[in-house]
Amino acid sequence: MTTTPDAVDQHIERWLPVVPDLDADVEGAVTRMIRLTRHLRAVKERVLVDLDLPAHEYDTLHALAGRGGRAAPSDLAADLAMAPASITARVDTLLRRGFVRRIPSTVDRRRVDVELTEAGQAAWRGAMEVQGAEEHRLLGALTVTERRHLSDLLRRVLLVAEQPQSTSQTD
Amino acid sequence: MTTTPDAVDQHIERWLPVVPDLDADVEGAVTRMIRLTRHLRAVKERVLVDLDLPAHEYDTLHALAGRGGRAAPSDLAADLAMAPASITARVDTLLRRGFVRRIPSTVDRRRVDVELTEAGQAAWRGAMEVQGAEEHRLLGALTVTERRHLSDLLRRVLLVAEQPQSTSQTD
DNA sequence: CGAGCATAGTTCGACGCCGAATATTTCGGC
DNA sequence: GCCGAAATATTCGGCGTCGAACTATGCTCG
Repeated sequence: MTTTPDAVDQHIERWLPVVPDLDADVEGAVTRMIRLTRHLRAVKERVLVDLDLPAHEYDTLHALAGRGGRAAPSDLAADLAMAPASITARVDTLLRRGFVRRIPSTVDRRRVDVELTEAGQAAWRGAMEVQGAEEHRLLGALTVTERRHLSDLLRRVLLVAEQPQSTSQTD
Repeated sequence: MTTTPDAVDQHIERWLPVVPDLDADVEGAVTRMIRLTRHLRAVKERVLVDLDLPAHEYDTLHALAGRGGRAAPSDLAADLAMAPASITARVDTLLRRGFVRRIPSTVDRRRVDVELTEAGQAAWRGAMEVQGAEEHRLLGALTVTERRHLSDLLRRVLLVAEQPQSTSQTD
């Protein structure tokens, strides 16, 4: 075995005696995905500290930018896979920092659109640039063709997850 | 080939005009890992509802079982990637349900080991059996060799993440 | 010894999130 | 037109988590 073992290999080795019927590849792939997402999350938060921008605030700005800088709270809740009630607090804090503004809709007075301000867009773009650096550093372990291969394998797995087999609207 | 697009393909297509310099494979792999872990988490919670066992309680029992049914709170905190302060509350709730017991160490009176009870082990094993079903369902989209390939690719990526941060250029 | 530091677990205050309930507005059938 | 149902955002109460401070115990070394 020319490949050096990682922490997950030890993890599986430690669990095998407890759970004999354990597929090393399934458990390994799943556990590694979990750890990688956790690592990326942690690094992102650590980077954003320097910009004085909590991760959840950045995520909100990011979702807002993805909607063209203007969206309804319920849309943001859907994009962020969060309860609509949680959006109110997030928008409130962004409002205090001058990153967004609330714009009551004139056509449907139930709606109150959230709009990105200049300062908000600047803060988002600044954090955006350093955001993908860690992702590229990690994926730099693979060649271009390997990255494509990895992405393709994951797509096929995700397609199974997206099938309405098990009725999940938040995936 | 004729791979059907998934939600992440749409996601990338939607973001490309906003962020021109976007590597589809890097972003695709990362986003798919994030969505898959979120999906697995959601399914697990939905399954555990029937067993009247919140996910965080199951996680605690799981970590405890992985240590042979007995561990120190600080060990659990490390395994669960949580603050040691949070373990106290978790153990408290498990204590009320009779799933664990606290055993003050006699050799080092600062330590208070947490031990799995019979009921706790039963609850864990019961949830354990249905736990990996969804993982196997998703990974069933790939062949055995493809799963091994996926796991190997992820191992190489995770090895970079585990390395102590050394300023390396990312091609 | 014993003074100072390290370690283990807990307590406390604050924060973010969620589900349920609420207020306001819009839509649809009669 | 009018009243009930649906939709949208918000408020409220509770829960889980964290960082910091605290208590108790062990350890180091002069």
